[in-house]
Amino acid sequence: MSTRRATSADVAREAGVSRATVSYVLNDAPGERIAPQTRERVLAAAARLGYAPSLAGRALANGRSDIVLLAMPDVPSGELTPRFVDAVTRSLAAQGLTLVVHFDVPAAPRLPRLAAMLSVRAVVSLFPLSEPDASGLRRLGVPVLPAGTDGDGLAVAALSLRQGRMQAEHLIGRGHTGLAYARPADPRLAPFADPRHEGVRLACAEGMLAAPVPFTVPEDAAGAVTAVRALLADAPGVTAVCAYNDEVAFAVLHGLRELGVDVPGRIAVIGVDGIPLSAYSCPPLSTVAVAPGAAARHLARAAIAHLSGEPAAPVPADEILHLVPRATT
Amino acid sequence: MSTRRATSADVAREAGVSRATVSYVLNDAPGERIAPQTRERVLAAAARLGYAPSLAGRALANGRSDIVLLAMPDVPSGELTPRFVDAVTRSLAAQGLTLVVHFDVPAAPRLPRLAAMLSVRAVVSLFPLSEPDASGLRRLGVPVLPAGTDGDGLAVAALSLRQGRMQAEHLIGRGHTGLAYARPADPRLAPFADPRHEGVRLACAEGMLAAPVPFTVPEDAAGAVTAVRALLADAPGVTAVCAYNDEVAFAVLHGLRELGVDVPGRIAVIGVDGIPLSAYSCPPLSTVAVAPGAAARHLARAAIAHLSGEPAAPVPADEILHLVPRATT
DNA sequence: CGGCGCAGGTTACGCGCGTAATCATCTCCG
DNA sequence: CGGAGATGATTACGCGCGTAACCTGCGCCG
Repeated sequence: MSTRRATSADVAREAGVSRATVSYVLNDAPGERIAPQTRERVLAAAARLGYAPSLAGRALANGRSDIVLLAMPDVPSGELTPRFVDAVTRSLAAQGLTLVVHFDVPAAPRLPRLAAMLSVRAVVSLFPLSEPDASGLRRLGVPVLPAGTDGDGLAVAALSLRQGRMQAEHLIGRGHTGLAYARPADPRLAPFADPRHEGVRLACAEGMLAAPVPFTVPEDAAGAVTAVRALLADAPGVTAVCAYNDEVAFAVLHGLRELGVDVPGRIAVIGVDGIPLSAYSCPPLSTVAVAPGAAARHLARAAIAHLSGEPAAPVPADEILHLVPRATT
Repeated sequence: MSTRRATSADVAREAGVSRATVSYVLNDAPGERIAPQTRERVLAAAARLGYAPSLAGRALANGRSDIVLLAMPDVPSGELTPRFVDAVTRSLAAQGLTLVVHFDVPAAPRLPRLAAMLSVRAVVSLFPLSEPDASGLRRLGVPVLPAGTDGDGLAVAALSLRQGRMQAEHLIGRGHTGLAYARPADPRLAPFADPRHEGVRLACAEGMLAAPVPFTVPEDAAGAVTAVRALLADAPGVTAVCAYNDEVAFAVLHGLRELGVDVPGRIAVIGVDGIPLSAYSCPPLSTVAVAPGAAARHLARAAIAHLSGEPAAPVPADEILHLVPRATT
């Protein structure tokens, strides 16, 4: 039963036509010169044999595959990532593109090498690529799709700025005047944390407030308590904390609870992401929720537009980001 | 600057040898018949040109690629999934295999079709494939690697059973005699929930206890409260809850908190997964932690063993699962 | 001195596919 | 009635690579 996979030649034989005809029919050749009746015969034969074209052959013939590579940084990815990837896969699949995810881990082949191997159609990245990777891809002529630019930067940077801004504006609107910014401990997250932090800073500046007091939250419970204690001691004017994301917010809440600090009476807390669990912290966490589906759809649209040479659409931040006020503010 | 990517012919020309020689050198041909000096010339030329072999060409020539496809079910995946995928990617990359993740969403190409297109080396799946998918792959002669079998079943099933058992045994050891099982609301999770549930049931049976009382936890906060209230009313003998995973446990904790129920005094709770946030619930959650790195390494090892025809190693459950007792039990 | 084995290559072919160039009919009109 | 399209399918080629089969000197032994 080791039936070798069907090739277009098999289909041709089955349908009693030449291989070229099969190819024309299955690819919906632009100059449609195939008789409807023959067409049917070919399609029927293909279906009967369960024919699926070999990507390898196809890629070889026309120089590139239909694979789009999503470059993931070597960074602890949160709860949102799989939902996002899933949604991007869906959107691209609807356009006949296959998304392949590449985790940039030390042992894996470098990005340009993998791109060359797969004859990739494009590379999508949510963050600026390293210089060697970027120039490597440029030399290969592989388009690198920024995740939807919005004038002068990456979407992630712009969205992140906006996230921080939304956090701060919500707190300021509630009357808070002394803010702190809770940063994640992993240094690899800095590229993501910096723009959010910056967004908070900007909102403070516009509100004529002092800059947010930064502090780092370790990943372990004991460390979180220590960090929060230090913050309270060093910056008595702080009445609200913007956390890098919901997980950091949970850690901060844990620290406050251990120290017997009233939330939100003494200290308010707000996160970013809107993970499902954010509804279940105690008290339930206020947060800036990200709609991964909307973000993914936008990314896919941007990718396709870019491939067909159209200009990039601005990031629809209003569709992607939503303030979810709950009990911690 | 649109330098077409280098091919092996380019390398051959650059090194002043034939294309075949290049191929032999770069593939470390078994019957080593190349002069060391020529070898060096070829390697140098390849390096100078930044040559990366085309996967398409290679796949076409020897009938299969080095791609391993990881089939992900169309199921809401948790926090653990990306860490797991990341680890599998690492392990396989170390063996020269490239992991490609396929999210089984409705719009995406069906599994056998994608496998055919990529001339996939093998398919890895953590769950039983649908019958059409399975038979489709069989017809293609693509090996499907179960995630490490352990005698008579899938690793996931075995691990899940073990997880449920560990939860129940921990609670029974603490003196509990009336257990409940908190199931997730999404019906697609049933294949994962059932074996865990069964593990709890087995442990109860062995301890001469009544079967665990099942109840379903909706995803929204209000629904969670209602479900918990109903449980308390309907099954007064219950003093402990085994939750499908940490997220469900959070929801249960939320419900108990809203109802003013003492945890663990009146009701104990235990989760599964050991997500980072589990340390930050209130009270901090006892759970059966999964080590995604260990699981991934085992999976990769099993995959490689399977590809070279060796027998499957048993799942090292002790390395993968650890009881983390905290404050909810 | 002729032939033989062997190191060190090269030439030739096919993998499955897309597609340009070509060919065989058949129709229709001058 | 002959030839110019129009129509519908075919033949031929190359994409980049792996590899079986085949050459070519050259040292060595009978």
